[in-house]
Amino acid sequence: MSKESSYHHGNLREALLEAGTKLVEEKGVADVSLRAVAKAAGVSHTAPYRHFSDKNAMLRGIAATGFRLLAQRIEEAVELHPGNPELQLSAAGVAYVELAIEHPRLHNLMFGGVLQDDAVDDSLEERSDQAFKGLVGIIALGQQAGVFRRGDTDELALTAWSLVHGFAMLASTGTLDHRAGGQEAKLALAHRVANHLLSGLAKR
Amino acid sequence: MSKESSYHHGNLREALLEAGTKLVEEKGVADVSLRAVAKAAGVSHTAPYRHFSDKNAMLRGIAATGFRLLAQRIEEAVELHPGNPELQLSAAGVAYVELAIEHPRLHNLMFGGVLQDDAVDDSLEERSDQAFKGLVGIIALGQQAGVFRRGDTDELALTAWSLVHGFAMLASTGTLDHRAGGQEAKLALAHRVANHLLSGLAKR
DNA sequence: GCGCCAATGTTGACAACGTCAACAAATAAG
DNA sequence: CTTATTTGTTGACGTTGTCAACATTGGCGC
Repeated sequence: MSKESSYHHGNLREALLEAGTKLVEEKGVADVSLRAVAKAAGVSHTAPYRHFSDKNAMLRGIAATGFRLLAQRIEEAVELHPGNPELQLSAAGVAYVELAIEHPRLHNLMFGGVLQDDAVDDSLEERSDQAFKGLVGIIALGQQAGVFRRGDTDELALTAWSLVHGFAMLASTGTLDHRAGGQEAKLALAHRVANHLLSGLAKR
Repeated sequence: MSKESSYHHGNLREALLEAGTKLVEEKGVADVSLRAVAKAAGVSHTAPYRHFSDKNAMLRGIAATGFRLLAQRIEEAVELHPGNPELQLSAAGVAYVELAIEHPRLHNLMFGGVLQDDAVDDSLEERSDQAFKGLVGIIALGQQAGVFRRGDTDELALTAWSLVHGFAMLASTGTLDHRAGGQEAKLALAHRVANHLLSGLAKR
């Protein structure tokens, strides 16, 4: 915890993740090199290898911070509406979209398919699975309370997950830009789209 | 059109796109180099520069073949059910998912955010927009026919688009694998998910 | 048929990249 | 204090995308 520069950094792993996250958010995954991250953290170009087995491992580390942030946001959104599954579902979805809009390049790293899982470290899948479990919980609660229709809970959850994931994807890649420019416009759109799912497309 | 090898290839552009598509589908975008594609096409490592300004331009070319394929599949699916917007919508969505499952790495190239548009060549956005227009058409028809609920047509289309896009994403990245293994299982799941959208999550 | 020009392909070079091996410094253990 | 382990550095290697200079070819006007 000494402030003066020394041979040993003391907390390089975190520093690398921080610098890496910043670079990714600035320039996109494709334009970030291991060496650049090392330089940004003030160390030489092979120092990262003492903390990550690979460039991919480092990117996974960066993505993991994003997943943590996502899980946290969703949890907060859910806790805002205790006992109201409909609002919980909506708020969780919006939180998800919000993160994708605020950090599009990080979101791209998380879900763009650049990461290859090394089988050893499947923490990413775990996290994603954990988020899904939370979603299933909301749906199950809603079914019990009688506000969501009956049926395979997992399938309903997957439906909502797909919708949100797809919308976030479109929002973060800019495909929606000439239909809803600003951030608020996109979020409002997200709300309306979520309602369409709740009420269904077909005429009742 | 001469068969014997000559200094001039004659149709190198297509040959590069073909070889490139094959390599991408085999190894994924991240593991395909310009040079490898050139070698696979039987030319030297800078020959591609006579046909593509950039590696990215070449990848865009490969992605474009994917978009053509997608548009074609969707068109076919729609034509299978004339005058029946509900089936059209479902079939188009399934066709979309099908392509993503059959060619996951190509799908990743198309939608994974690796491509950076050079502003000059916005053919990709055009194609994506064209597909969306088709979707809007289906919805509009369904609304006229009274099988889809009234409301902003674009928004309803965007809802369906998001759902399908998200599902395809999850399917092609293997996130669904331990929930629905085989290809048929995924397609069946896609059908059911699509029905959930049509009838909505909320209890009527 | 001839000569030239633009189009197309090749060779060689360069800097940047991911990664590895060998070495150096600093911390921790005894 | 000595020493072993952790952590960081230096230098090197093969690969990559890209550029400049050169070679070959087909098609054009004559």
